[in-house]
Amino acid sequence: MIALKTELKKSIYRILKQKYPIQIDELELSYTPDIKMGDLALSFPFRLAKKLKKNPRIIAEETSPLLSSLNIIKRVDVAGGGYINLFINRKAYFLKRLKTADESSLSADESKVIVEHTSINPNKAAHIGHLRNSCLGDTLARCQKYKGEKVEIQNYIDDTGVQVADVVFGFLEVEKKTLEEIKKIKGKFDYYCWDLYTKTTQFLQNNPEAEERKSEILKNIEDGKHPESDIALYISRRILKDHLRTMQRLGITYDLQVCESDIIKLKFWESAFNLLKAKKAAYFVDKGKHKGCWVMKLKGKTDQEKILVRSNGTVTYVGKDIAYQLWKFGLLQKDFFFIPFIKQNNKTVWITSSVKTSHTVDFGNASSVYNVIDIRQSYPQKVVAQGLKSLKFLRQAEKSIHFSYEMVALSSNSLKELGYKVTEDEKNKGFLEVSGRKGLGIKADDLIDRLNQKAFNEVNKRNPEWSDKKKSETAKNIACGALRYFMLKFARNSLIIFDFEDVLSFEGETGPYLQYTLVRINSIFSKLKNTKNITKEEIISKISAQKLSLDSMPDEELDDFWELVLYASKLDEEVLHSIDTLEFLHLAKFTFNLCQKFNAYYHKYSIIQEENELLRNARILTISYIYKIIKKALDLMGIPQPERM
RNA sequence: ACGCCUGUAGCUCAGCAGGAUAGAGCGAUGGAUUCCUAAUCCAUAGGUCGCCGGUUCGAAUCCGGCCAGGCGUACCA
Repeated sequence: MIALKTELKKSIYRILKQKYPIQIDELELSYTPDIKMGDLALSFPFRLAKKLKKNPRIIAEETSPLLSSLNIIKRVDVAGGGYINLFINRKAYFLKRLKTADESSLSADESKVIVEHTSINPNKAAHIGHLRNSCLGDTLARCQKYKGEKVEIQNYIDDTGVQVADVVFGFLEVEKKTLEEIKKIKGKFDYYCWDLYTKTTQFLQNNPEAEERKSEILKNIEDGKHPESDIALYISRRILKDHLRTMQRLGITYDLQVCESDIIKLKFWESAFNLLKAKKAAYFVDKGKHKGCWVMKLKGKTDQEKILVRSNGTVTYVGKDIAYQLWKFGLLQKDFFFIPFIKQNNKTVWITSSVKTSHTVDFGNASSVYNVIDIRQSYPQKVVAQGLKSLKFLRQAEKSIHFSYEMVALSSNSLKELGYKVTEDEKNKGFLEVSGRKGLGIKADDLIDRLNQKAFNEVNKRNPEWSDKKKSETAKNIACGALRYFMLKFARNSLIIFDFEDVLSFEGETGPYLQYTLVRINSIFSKLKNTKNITKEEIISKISAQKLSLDSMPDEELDDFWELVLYASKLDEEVLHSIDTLEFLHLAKFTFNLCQKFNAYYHKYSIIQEENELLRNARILTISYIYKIIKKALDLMGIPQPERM
């Protein structure tokens, strides 16, 4: 629809500009509230009314006859106080859409887009909050690829941070384990560390004197040569693999893992620091509360100083992030080395290295960077962009996009189910934020397991004759679809109050509803194959678009058919809108609405039973078009598509 | 204190690049299965769009003020 709209706008502008004082961007082409009123609506008469001091309705009546010559427009109506409604030539448009359904009408704007998402501290298992991040990031990446962008997905590993140090401390000082003993731990290591992390946090609260030892560990880890850094490396790598495994259960994969330890070892910060010092963007403080620190001033704020280098000489997260951000844009004049880390879907996932390797791969050098990070980090993310701005990398600062989203909190029901004892204060709030430190949260793998189990039961109810393998594969697809749709259906500014009942629902506005719609279409095609012995592809090519006849359709069906097709043709527009606003609920809700419209159509119009061949063929072409669009939309959201369920 | 965000149906949320009659899911009530998978569909009930003012031909949408809630303003990330 995007292509048609731009084409129409140009033509309308060409017609109008000779007689009326109007700009092309004043020509808004929107949709009518009801398809009976027309397909596309023009509201420019309202704008012209002011300039010409004339009644908008009169302007509409005057201009509408001029538009009757428009290509693919069948009829032009004046409606309401001054709208001009356009009726598209249904057959011509549908034939065009059938032919081009596999192509996207969008085009790339960037040389490369980097999407950084997931970025979980490698010291514990992933939880539902992290899932929101990864689902949003992965969907953004998929949509950008569909748009035509070259996309690189990075996962940032803070393997030298405080959180890892906590767990190293826990192993060494609470559990008194050696590296060899840690390596012998069997089972899910991320789960083991989840519990250890909570235990350690408590220990440190009860033994504040131990903080000194923890700081020592942190320094040893940062230093990178001490044996304790080997422990940190082992822990963070092993947990990273657990995280990647969890995400792969949802079809989420990566191109590159970027390690903070390598940023330190390769002295990225020094390079960034030199740049900042040279441009006087960072300066040394010799008195006051920030004495001994290197700081950056925040523009627009009074006296706001953000510390980049602490008085003890260590670099803050923000400092390292500025260096990382510069590298993402290819502005650092330094590069990582890379080694293969694991394989995902037969594709190599790379990891950074500080040691020279023979691999020649090309990462970074993006023209646009999305950092998917929760909303609480808005401030440091602003500082990062400000850092680029201070260095006069204005375009890159503009293209440093913080894709922020609200948190996932736990409903009081969920808390009860987890057996968490709420305090009075927490009770009044009604919900509670997930906290890795407190060990409060729903682990991603536990949730996926639970979804799998529930989906398995449902599949088993409907298809008891299937093999267990088939049942469980289908169940996994349904579970994944349910979870991914759930994570996308909320606006990113909306705090998700997580409740098991909501996420475990497979009816109504859910992923399985969308999957089920596709399954029904599949079923029609397989029935057609059984009765007529022709495959989906054969059917479609046999009833080639040229043979399409809408003449046999009664008026009511023609309207229903058209409403469905017109709505489906908005996919590209919805994808673009989702990317522009970073709100993927637009895509989600569009797909859901399309499925609703299809399900209503499905109920009303039979295909296999229909004896009028022309009518049947028209319906087959209709559903095959809808099928393609729904499939594409689900792909963009990472929702799997089982053949049957 | 300052900054950002939120307030729409009983509940969970869309709509907020101003546009025609404010929508969906869940829940409630009633109905549809000899017929392509009922994980579905149809119908009914349910609204001072937090409050007050302004801009406009037109405001849930933009602006100002107020009320209520969340988050942020660390030598944490």
